[in-house]
Amino acid sequence: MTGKKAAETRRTSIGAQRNPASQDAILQAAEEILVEGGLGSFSIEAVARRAHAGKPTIYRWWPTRTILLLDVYHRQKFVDIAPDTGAIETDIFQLLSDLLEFWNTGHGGAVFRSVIAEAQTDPAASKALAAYMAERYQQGGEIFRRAKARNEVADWVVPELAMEIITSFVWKRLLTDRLEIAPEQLRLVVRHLVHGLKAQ
Amino acid sequence: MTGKKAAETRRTSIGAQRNPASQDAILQAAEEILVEGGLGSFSIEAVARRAHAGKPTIYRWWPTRTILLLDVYHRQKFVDIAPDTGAIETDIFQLLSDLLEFWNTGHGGAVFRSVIAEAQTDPAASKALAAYMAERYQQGGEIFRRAKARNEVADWVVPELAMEIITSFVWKRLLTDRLEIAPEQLRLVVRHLVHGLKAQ
DNA sequence: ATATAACGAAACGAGCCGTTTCGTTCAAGT
DNA sequence: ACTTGAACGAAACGGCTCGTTTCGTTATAT
Repeated sequence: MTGKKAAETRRTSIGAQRNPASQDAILQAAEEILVEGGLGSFSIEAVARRAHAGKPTIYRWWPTRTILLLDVYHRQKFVDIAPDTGAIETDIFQLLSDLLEFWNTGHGGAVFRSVIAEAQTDPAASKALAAYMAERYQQGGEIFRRAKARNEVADWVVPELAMEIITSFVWKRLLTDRLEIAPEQLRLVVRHLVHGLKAQ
Repeated sequence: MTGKKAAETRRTSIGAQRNPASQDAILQAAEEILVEGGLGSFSIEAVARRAHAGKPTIYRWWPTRTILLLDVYHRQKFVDIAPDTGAIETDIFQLLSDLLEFWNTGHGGAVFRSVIAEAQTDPAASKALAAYMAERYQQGGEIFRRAKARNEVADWVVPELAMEIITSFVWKRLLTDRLEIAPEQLRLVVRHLVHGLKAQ
């Protein structure tokens, strides 16, 4: 009868300090809810239930739903934003391919979609997303800085802007649920981006 | 005293038929709420209050919040997706410029952002958005079909895919709240897209 | 040894959800 | 001319989630 309770080993306070076990359980439950049910199912209440945590515990450390969402997001492993294959076209192919795979196979896609959606409603999420993207463009621009040093790309190319352009396409695919792109198809996309649309 | 009521001219039934005045008031209130408060403030309850309409009236004609949102969206005036200036580069500049202005100055931006955000949660919105985008790519692809006839763009360019690529950039700007792009800056973006990133 | 803070559970009032009931207005059918 | 029936706005419903408060318990920090 009471053995059930013992097996479930209820978490409790470990004194006047934060309990890492609760923290982990909450973040993991939050991620699972996002992956399984999307942002629509994501609420403090739902996370508390799933994590067997008290709502006050969550509100103490994550004052808003958005902050909890962003914490889940920042705990993810991210792909290498600036692969170095030696050629600009294969660099871009590698980057987009890695992004698509990360979003498609892991939990990254569902979480990132949710962050973008949240940013359409919550200014705090919008601000955090903007800061994160600026940093990523800066890092990823390295691809183009290297290529310019090799005289492989035109000198008027702005690394950060080029980065934004090439990632825009996969963003749109993420948001419209069309992440599954065959390698030949992706190569064609990269060809459009690298060689431009105009006849030579 | 009672003159106040008379001035507010309460709407009522016009018999066993839909009341266009109520329909208009509801759709207008819905749009205003989206523009002023975003998707977070958008609820049937809020729309009913603002439109001085009964909730059953709304639920009768728009069974879900998503359907009402999509109706607001479809009532918008849309920009010409396939301008014909005679050259591919100016066509694209015109198109992106029109889109940015439409989103930035009117109500279109707030409404479209909301549709995209809703699509991250509601499959019905996702489906509707996908269908709409496919249609727009088809229409807008005309830019590239014309340019190919002029031998202005490479023959391996896929009109619908090229359309998706060039609109992806402004999508991302819309979703990250950076719609204000100076003409020179936009011209630079178009240059990246049209001439590609690689040195000739 | 005492004060302090975190923990999970439970319950709170407030507000929104989608539905139902009500009295009304008026077109459509007889 | 009369009846039927549908649409209208208002109000109230039960059910749910929200963010907060209260409670008894646990264990660190002083």
